[in-house]
Amino acid sequence: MSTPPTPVTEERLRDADRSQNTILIAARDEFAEHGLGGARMDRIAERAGLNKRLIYYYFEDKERLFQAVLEQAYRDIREEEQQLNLLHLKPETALRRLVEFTWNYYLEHPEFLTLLNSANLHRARHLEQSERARQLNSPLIATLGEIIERGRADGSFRGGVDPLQLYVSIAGLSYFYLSNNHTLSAIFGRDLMTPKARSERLSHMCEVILGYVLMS
Amino acid sequence: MSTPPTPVTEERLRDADRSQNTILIAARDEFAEHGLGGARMDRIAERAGLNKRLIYYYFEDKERLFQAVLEQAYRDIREEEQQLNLLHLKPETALRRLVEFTWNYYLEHPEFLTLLNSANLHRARHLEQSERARQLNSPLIATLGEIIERGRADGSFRGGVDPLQLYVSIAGLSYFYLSNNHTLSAIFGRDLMTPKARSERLSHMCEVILGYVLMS
Amino acid sequence: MSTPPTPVTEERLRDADRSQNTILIAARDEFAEHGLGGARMDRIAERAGLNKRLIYYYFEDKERLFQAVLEQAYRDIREEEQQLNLLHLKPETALRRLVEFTWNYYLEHPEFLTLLNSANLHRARHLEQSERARQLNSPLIATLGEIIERGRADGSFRGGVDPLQLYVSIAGLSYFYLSNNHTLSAIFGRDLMTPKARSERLSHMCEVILGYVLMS
Amino acid sequence: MSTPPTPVTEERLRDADRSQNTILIAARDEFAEHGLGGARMDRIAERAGLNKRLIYYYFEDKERLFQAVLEQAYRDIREEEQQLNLLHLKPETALRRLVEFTWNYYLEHPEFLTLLNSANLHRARHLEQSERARQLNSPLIATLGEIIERGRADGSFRGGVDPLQLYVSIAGLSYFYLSNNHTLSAIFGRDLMTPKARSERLSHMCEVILGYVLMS
DNA sequence: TATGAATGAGAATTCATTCAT
DNA sequence: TATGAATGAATTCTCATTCAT
Repeated sequence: MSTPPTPVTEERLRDADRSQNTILIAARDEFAEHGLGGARMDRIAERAGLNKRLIYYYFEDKERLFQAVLEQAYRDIREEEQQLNLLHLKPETALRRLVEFTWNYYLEHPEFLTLLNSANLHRARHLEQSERARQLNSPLIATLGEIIERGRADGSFRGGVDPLQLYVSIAGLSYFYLSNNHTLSAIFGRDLMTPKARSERLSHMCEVILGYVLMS
Repeated sequence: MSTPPTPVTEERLRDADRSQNTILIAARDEFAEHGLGGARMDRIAERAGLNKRLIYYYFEDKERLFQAVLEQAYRDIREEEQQLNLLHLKPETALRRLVEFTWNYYLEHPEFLTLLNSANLHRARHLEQSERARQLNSPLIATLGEIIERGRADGSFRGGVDPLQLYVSIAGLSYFYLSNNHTLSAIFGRDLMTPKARSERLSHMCEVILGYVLMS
Repeated sequence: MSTPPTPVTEERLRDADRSQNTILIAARDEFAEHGLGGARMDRIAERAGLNKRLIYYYFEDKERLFQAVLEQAYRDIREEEQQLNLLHLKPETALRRLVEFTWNYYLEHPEFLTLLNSANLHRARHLEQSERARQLNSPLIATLGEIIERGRADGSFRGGVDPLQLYVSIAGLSYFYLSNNHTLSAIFGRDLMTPKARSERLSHMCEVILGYVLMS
Repeated sequence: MSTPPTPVTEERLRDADRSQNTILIAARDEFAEHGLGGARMDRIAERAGLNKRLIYYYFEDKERLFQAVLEQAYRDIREEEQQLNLLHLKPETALRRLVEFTWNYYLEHPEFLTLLNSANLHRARHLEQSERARQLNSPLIATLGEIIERGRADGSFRGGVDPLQLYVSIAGLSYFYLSNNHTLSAIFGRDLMTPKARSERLSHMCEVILGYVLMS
């Protein structure tokens, strides 16, 4: 049964979806590598192996393409955050795992950092125009609030810790090191991306965050 | 008294220097606002109130102009760092002042952040090509080492604190908040730049840093 | 009879080919008139009645456009050389006809001379980069060899005549007169391009060449 | 005695002359290398080791500079031609020597060839504007006439030889080979400038010219 | 859905030339 | 005589975008 009645159309839709996705990935890489201003529609088409005209067909123009890429990047990280399951862990362990997750995600998704930089260079107008912006909010803030609360309750954490501030700090400690890796390396004359350097950074960040929240 | 013989030359030299400086400032603003890829030589000339050709006369091309701007930005921050005089302060106070200084400098020089982002987008090739790159190294690392050492000695600080890691963390806590201010604000639906928000951030950062280094 | 399914594509291909050809001709004229350095891409587009961008679309840049023009110029003269059919003629007649052909071709294709001059000014790098350079070799050298051989055999020609040297000499006699026509005219104060002067030159050249090869 | 009364001025004049000459040589090399359209005033100044403004001071503009260079080039070759002293030689020897001289001069002064090509590309307007154009006429035409006449008289040369045609032919045989050396070499896949190739060419040219004029 | 051809507005860079001293 | 600073008008080349099919 069920030979679908409009196979051609379905085929096409699948193709369409696939094409859109291919473009999105190609665009993400191009934007990440060159920034919004430096990205080239030609190169995106080439990377995607598709005709340039098709990009306009699906995404209207460069700006909206960037917006789509940005939203997708947020959707991707949120999806991984969902997997974290911090709530059943001991507060200290949960925090430590969050620091590790953030670090590893940035490390494995360097494009995320440059995309955010581009978005901020343009004052995040690509997000403001997105009605879905608020949906991109991290559920981690709430989770973090609960972790802090539990730590507070069991006497291990200090009081007065703002989840948003803590979230921003955790992100910032990884972000700056990785995003500014090139200038830092050039100026310090020292490769910050060796396995040893990376592991030292991770330890340091955990100590900073836990040193801050832990009592005594 | 005849017309003095040298002023002619001096005038000229001053003019050349002044022109170069004017261009440098105009370029810094343009690059900061639009990134390297988005910056326009035309606009830089216009901002500087000078002929576009003159930019090429002094700086060869866009790339080298960016390099010059970047080096100047580092020289500027290093100069302000020199004024800090942290060594005569109590270790804890010195650290707190460094956090404040970093925060304020980034706040007052938002162009510094975007310039660094641009430089990193291009993998800092503008610094690597600069023979002076190493000279742009912050003297704060050494200072920080001494502060940590003194804190350790007087029993107020914990041991095993790496000055470079600490420096990067202090910078990162401010940097991320300010550089990503737009995306963060859009996503949290909340203005992070109100006086209140800013003061809260500064307090939080001091607590994080001191919470980490202070004993007990 | 429905609209045939392929013409669309054919139309398109024809258009592309036609555009490329139109550009090539316009470029040839512009390069011939102003040299490589003096040619203007704008004027080429104007001459072709096509968008300037299209030139870059098809030919990459000015250098490669010049290379394409040069190759086409060689292809054109070679094609006419094919029509010559010298082999069935008496050796003396064949040589005379070759001198006439060379003279007339240069006369009717003055652009060929200036294109070659431009190519040589740039040390023929446009040919060296062309893999097809060797294919542009004149088949006349071989033909000339056979003519000389036949003349030798029937006792009318002297021995020891190198086909390549002879070819170069035949070309040189016409080339110099026509290519340097303007300076020669200015210096001798005499118009070298009147019908009478032209016919005298042609006679002279035939006499020189035949005086050289003919026995007795 | 006789310390000149205005030494400063004389000094200056000598300097002025020297500067003008330096510029002329630098310009000649630049024009020869890049053609009129491709030559750069900047590079000429650099080659001359003098300020660009000075070129304008002495030569008004690029066009007039080219004109000056061209006239100088003619003056140079005419001067060498003067040294030839062909009139006391046997007609055949005189002719042979003229072919050799032409060949060697072009060989040693490749810039002369490209300068002429540039001049002709621009339809010799730089000569027409020169009132001295006629003075650049080669005295060799007259000399050649006398040689031919003497050859005719002693029965060694054929009759009806036009000195101008012969002069042009002698020049053309060398000129084409040397000026088009690069394209010829590329197309024949063979280096035409080896000592052997050069000596063969010279022999060939002598044979052509003498084969033409000599009786029987 | 997909594509090759075509374009106008602009962008970096170049160039001959002039200014001011 | 000599020069460094400055400029306006090109000039090559680029780019996002649209046409036509």
